[in-house]
Amino acid sequence: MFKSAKFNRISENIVQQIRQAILEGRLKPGDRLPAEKDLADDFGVSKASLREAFRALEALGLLEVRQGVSGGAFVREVDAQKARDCLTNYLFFRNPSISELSQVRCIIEPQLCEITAQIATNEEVDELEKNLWDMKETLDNGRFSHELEIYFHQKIATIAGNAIICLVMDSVRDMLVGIKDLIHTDHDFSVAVFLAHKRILDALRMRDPERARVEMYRHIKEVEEGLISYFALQGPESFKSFRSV
Amino acid sequence: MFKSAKFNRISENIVQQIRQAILEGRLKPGDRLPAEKDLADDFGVSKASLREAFRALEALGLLEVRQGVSGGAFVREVDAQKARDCLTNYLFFRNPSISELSQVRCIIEPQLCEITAQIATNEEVDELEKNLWDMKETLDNGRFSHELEIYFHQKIATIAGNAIICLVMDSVRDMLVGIKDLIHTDHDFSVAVFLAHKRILDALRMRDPERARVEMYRHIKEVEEGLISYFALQGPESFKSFRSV
DNA sequence: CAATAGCGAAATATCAGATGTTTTAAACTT
DNA sequence: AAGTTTAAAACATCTGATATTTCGCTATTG
Repeated sequence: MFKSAKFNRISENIVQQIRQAILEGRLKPGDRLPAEKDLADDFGVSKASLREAFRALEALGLLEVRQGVSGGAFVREVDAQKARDCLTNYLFFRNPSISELSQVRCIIEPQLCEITAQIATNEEVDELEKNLWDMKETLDNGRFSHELEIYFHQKIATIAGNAIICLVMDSVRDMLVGIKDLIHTDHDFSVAVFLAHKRILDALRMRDPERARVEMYRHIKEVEEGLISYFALQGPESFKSFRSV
Repeated sequence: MFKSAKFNRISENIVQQIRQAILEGRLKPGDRLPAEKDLADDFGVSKASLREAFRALEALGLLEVRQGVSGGAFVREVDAQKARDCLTNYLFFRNPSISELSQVRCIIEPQLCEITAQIATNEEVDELEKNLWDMKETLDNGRFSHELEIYFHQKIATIAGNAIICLVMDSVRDMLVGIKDLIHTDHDFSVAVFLAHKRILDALRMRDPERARVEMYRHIKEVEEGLISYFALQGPESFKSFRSV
């Protein structure tokens, strides 16, 4: 019956109006808003209040304000990075367990891998193969690169071609990396990862969706068990510092 | 080699510092920051700049500023709604097709349904059954309720128990609802949805994960095809107004 | 006595206007 | 022609005054 009376704050009111204009298509990405002074007059508010609204809209990724003679406030598309940051912020407070993160992977990545096996081009498979070789090289040097491991999974998700899923998986990986950075995984673990990737790649090259799905699932479960046992070894106190990553 | 020199803006600098303090655990949800005046002095900036930073942190869901004698700036946990809004903003600009949204569902919901079949309690299944009866009743009255349809899927996701997945599915559903609101689905379509839900529920009650998964997949595919054919009938011009939802 | 109206202090909200900084392009110099 | 200076547009920041909100305390009143 009544409309929300929450937004007594002027800047919030302005944020809502501009956001609404964008969502209704009256403002489009690239559009430039009137100059600070003029817009403040239009809204009937001071520059300070308008600028507070601008900062909020910038934080949301809807606006970009540039200084200089050709500057001003420009409408922006919210980019994936912004959405990902926001998701990561949220996940930080939820402080998800290894199991919860791993469950997300188990639900999504095997299906993704199945799709990838169906649609990947030869060039894309070659790229994955190169990644595998790179990993083997660092392994032979007694090292292990998280970046290479991440790239493998990221690439498979990218090939599957669903941007929404990619975004979610990126955020989940952000969290897992935060955990992995605290753990010393040993050489055996690294070799297991390499071999699992190898089996997944084999299935992809054979264009065997079912096997690709199963191998990916096994890989994720194996990593989960590995991480959990490492954590058990190193004791729960390492969990505390997890938050500080 | 160099650190990002992007943040010449004072408010952005403050945002980063406070955000960092939260992420490192030096500031916790519920903590109250010093009064505006004092904090501005600490940072060596004016109140105006500090307030701009506050507005950005509020937009991110990390801070809540209240007026009044017991007011001030309080650290907050980023809540699911905030993350969801952000995701929805992002999806708005990506303007995903029915196929892309449906693909997300196909990847996630069948797995979810499989898990639910394994762990649902009798009470939870009863709740789903009640939802089904409610839907039947509205159907018999010649109507159809999107809310009831959504509830069914939401409940299954909730039972599966992964908050991250729930959040993503909520956002995807937001988008799909925006599309459905523009479409007049006929009675046959509604009946098909009802029957599909019935089959899914049967599988859940039988605790048959495999069948639950398959039935959910079929249901999503059926709805996707329905929506696409409706869109084809009503012409692409309805797509334009989609953005204004 | 209990409900309530009023008051005052603390804290944020808003405003107005002065001053600083950045950016661009045109004018100017070599 | 190439580089340099300069002027103006637009945002960035600061300052200090004033308004509004909130809450505890007190006084009033039925």
